[in-house]
Amino acid sequence: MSLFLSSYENRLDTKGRISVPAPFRASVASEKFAGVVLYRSFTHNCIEGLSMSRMEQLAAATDKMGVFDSELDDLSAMLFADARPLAFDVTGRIVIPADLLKHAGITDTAIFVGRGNSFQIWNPDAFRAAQEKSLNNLRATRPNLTIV
Amino acid sequence: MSLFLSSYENRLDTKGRISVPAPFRASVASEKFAGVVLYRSFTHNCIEGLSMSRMEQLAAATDKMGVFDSELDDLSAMLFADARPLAFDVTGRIVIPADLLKHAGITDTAIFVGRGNSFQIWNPDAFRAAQEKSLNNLRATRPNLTIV
DNA sequence: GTTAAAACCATAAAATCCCATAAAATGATT
DNA sequence: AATCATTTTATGGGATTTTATGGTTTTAAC
Repeated sequence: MSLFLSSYENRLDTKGRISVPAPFRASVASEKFAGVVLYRSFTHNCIEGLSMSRMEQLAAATDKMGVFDSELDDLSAMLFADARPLAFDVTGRIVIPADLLKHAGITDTAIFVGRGNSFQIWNPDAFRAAQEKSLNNLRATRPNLTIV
Repeated sequence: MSLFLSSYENRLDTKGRISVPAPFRASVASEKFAGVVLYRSFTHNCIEGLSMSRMEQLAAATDKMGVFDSELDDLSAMLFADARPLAFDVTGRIVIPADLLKHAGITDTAIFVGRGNSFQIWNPDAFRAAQEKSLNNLRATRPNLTIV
């Protein structure tokens, strides 16, 4: 599975359909399940997205963590219960369930944001505000921002 | 992956295409993804460039921080959201997205600057000015500069 | 039989492919 | 060192394909 990179702003049509950006579709193209898995972010007002294979990785990882970790158990229980597998239609669109849209405050436009091995879906304005905020955070705590 | 070395000044054509210098293409020639990843520099008015494998290294590093960790490094989040994977066409050109060009103040000419494991793309004049400036800085702070 | 969902068809804009060419670099032969 | 032939590179433009988006018809569920 290749990485989810960059950000793409797309529109929802009258039936609630939205195109998953072609590059994101490409990064799950080799998988069995032609679609993505979405769930409500626990930490932000946005939707989290994964490939199905990554979901399976998560299941394997929680298995290994042991049944005695109750906190983790809660978390993974939430995750799996909340997760929605959504298949692409022929043109690469999905219909995002209403409760997810509500959680992210999305009405007519959404932005798909790459996060490496996963992605997020935001209300565009909310996303830009959050970006601005975390950039300011970083500038405050890490004056010389260098990655590589 | 071999190093990005030296600097090359190339022109953008009417469609916004620009040739990635052949030596830079050569240094990613052995990789799966035939192209580069660009993003806006956090610190300068220029574009940063990486190979895809370097990007994957970064994703692997953030993975280790734990998938349930909501405080997934802000910095890598910003990077993944901004990163543009750009494939070479048959002749080794890419189209640099408009917002990146704007950030770097590039219109018709750009200079690719080797930085070892990464590279940068600048407006040629801006680059020369920045070079001049950092050289003066060095002279001021380290009068007896000796190189290796 | 009504409603919701899924499959199908259509299209304009944008991105990509394909072919062509001049300049530059390289290598071979004097 | 100099000439010529060959390859590579940077650049240009037209043709084709992909993508995002909209609408219509068919299927399925209640």
